[in-house]
Amino acid sequence: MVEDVVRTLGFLCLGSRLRRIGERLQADTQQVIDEAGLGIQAGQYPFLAAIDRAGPLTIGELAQAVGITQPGATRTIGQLLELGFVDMQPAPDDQRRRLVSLSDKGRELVDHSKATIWPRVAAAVADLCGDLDGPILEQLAAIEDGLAALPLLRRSTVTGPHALSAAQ
Amino acid sequence: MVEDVVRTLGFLCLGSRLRRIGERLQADTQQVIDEAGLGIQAGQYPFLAAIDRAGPLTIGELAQAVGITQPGATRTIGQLLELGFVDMQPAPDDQRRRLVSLSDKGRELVDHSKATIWPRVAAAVADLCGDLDGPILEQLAAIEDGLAALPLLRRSTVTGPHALSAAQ
DNA sequence: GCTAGATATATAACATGTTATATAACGTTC
DNA sequence: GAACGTTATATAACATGTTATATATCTAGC
Repeated sequence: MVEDVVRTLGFLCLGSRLRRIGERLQADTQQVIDEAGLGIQAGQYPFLAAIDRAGPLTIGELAQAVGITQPGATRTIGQLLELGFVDMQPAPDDQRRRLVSLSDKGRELVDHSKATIWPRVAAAVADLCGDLDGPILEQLAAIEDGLAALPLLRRSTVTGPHALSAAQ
Repeated sequence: MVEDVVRTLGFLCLGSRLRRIGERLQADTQQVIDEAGLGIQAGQYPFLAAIDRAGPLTIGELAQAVGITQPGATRTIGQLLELGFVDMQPAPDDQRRRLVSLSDKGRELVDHSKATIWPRVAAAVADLCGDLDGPILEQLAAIEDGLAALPLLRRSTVTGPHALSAAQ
């Protein structure tokens, strides 16, 4: 059996580890969605949820709401357009901006998801996290806030001389 | 200010959220590595660490050690070969398998990193996680083990009839 | 000994994040 | 009013994960 070094190395590999767990959770969530035959990607749901909650949003606002860069949001909204779940029109007061809203089909999908899949996924993940020794969601919020407040580069608690000179 | 729906939706978007935090942590780690001028990607370090700890490993073993699929490991090892940090030769007893080992240059990088960058990154991340209300590393281990033991699809604590029929 | 199934890796194609850059539109200043 | 800086989005290119498939090698069974 091969040692899981990402797990073993703990804080050193926390970034890789969080991504890994995130991908597995997204893959598992995708299975639940596929079983329901909804024809949507797990990563697309947060966009629909954002519009559902806030009404029509611009590409930039959607990028912020979901926490990715603007080109990433542009691509995913393009996919949702092709799938017919959203509509897009230029903002009346500023033609640079485009407003993305739910189409009838998207509205239907969101209403259905809120009634069925979303509670199912949320409950399954809550079950997975049920025995954890701490409030994982708050802890993740603290990590995100902590990174925003003070990036790693500015955190250094290593005592002694810093070997910042370049290797070889 | 736009609402962060991934944060707001909690367990429903945990997968996206973990990926997001993981990417940010990797990006921050990359900044620390770049400042040290080491010419390596944060995602490549676990491969070197695995070989450092266990000696020469096959592609398949490296994929397992780092927790990604075999084609992903093949690609990253290819990059480390080009950078000159690893060597590769066919296993003497089975020509299907290739054994990846640290080159002299790779050995030098790992020894240097263990003395400088790795403690620095680990300390910075430990600092970031210092005020958390629970042992995050153990919690992540519990999540990974929980997912492996029982995928989301088989977790369902929602009471009442399951709306598994396909939407529209 | 030969064949078929299994195993290990490489490659292709795809998905989804990123950074860099181009283009269009807006607003402020002169 | 024109020009320049800023803002918003689209597109290109890249990075890195995935699944699917191809190729090479090994082993067990007949």
